[in-house]
Amino acid sequence: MTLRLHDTATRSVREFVPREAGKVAMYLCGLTVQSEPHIGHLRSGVSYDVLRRWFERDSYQVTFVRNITDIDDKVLQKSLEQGKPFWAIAYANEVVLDAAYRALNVLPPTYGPRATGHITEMHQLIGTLIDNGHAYAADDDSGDVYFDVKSYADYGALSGQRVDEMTSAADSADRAKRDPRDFALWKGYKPEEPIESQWSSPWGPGRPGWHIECSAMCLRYLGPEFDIHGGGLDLTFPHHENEIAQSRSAGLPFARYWVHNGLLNLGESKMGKSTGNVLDLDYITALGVRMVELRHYFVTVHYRSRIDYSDEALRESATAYRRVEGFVQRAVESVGAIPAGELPAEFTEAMNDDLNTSGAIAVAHEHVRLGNTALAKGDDDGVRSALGAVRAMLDVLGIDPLDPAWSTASTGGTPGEELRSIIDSLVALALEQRAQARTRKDWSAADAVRDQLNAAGVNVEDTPHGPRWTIGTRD
RNA sequence: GGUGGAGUGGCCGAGAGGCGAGGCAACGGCCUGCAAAGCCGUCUACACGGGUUCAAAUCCCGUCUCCACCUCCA
Repeated sequence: MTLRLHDTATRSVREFVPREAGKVAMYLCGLTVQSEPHIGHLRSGVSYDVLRRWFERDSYQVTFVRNITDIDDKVLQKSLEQGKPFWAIAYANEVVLDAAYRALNVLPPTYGPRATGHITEMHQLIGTLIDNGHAYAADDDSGDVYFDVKSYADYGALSGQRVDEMTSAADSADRAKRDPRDFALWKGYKPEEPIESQWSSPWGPGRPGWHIECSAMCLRYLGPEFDIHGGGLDLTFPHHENEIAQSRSAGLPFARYWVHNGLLNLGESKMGKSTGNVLDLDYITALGVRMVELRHYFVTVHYRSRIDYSDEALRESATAYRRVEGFVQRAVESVGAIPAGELPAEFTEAMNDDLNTSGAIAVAHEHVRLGNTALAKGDDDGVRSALGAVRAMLDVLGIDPLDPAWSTASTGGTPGEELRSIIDSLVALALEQRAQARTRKDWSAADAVRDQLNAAGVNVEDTPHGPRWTIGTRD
């Protein structure tokens, strides 16, 4: 496979060459769990899940680390507001996040470390940085330790920022900084902060600054150098810039490729915790859109493009997915659940072109059309090969309708097997009545049965092999 | 002020010098008792103004509008 990936560091799409043949080590900046996840966060999770699945499809051994930052200013603020320890806030949000990832069929990471479990590793890193002159302890009594931005010549290279042109940081309250752009590696404990949010350190009690936790966890789980570091576009600066600065300054080669996903906008601006314009999974469910359809919506757009979210676009995307799903269901009814087969070359080409999932889905649609034609002609071999190809393609994207991940109630899937067989016998009764009415050409009686089933949410359609029913929308 | 990106048919959304991506919606046809589903067909688009070229949605110059980042953010 010759995957070509966009690398933010070079601002170009370039061939992916793993550090070690057959293996991929990737790190994704997960969330700072200050609040529950919104669909923008989840879009990011899905994007990297597709990348990971693509590697795995190509037999790479993937080590995928997705961290949780469970302490930061906002978590502490909520801790004070709610009178709960920071870990209560962080963990509650993490539980919701995990459930959301599962609902969207995002595979669990190899490791999902939390920042506060790596204080020792952070101390070691900070110690190294102080020793080699890239960091300094504040000379007031704050207990802060700062990274010296000027000591790292390539600062700004990732994000294209020129240090001199940057607007000065607003947090100039940190008087002890030698330069306003220096950032905190360690924040000394302040009396107004929750008592439990402090760890002892060589520089006094305190807590980690943002950024340092990711460098520490990358090193711990992936080593000094690894293949891919990912995250949302909005993390490019300062978060990833700072990670590079502190890691390289500590003598670590760090990430070889930087992958950033586009953001999800709602209205005129990005969905964000701070602006409050957020939509969560409950909102999507209330719209009547299933999780697999949401995931399909995410995946139809290239991962680096912005998604301007709208209910209407989501619904249209869901309709498109149902067409694909309808083929898979009808194909299974006629030839059985053929497992995922070979991927069409055009699909592979699209995916290798910086994960062009839009192009890849277009290929899937073409095979669905071929499969539908085969179905109409009773060409079972044609149906089998189309089904195998379609399932293989959908599986890479994580939206195979037959994936057991979608069959649980929490993902908004169809009812479980047991319930389904009960409904089936009930519907069969009604369908028998309809068949009799049709035999005596009593069309109004036949249509009444169909209408009543439809009102109950069961859609009936006639096929050459007799009627079939699906649970669908009430017209 | 600095940095990166975007503007594609009624809608969503790929593509990135020459063959009409794909989907949704709409309309016509086939099929059907009628539907539904499916299949076939129709709808020839690239913000605006210049330029380069045999050929521009794609390259160059200019203009307009929008988004993100430079401060917490996936």
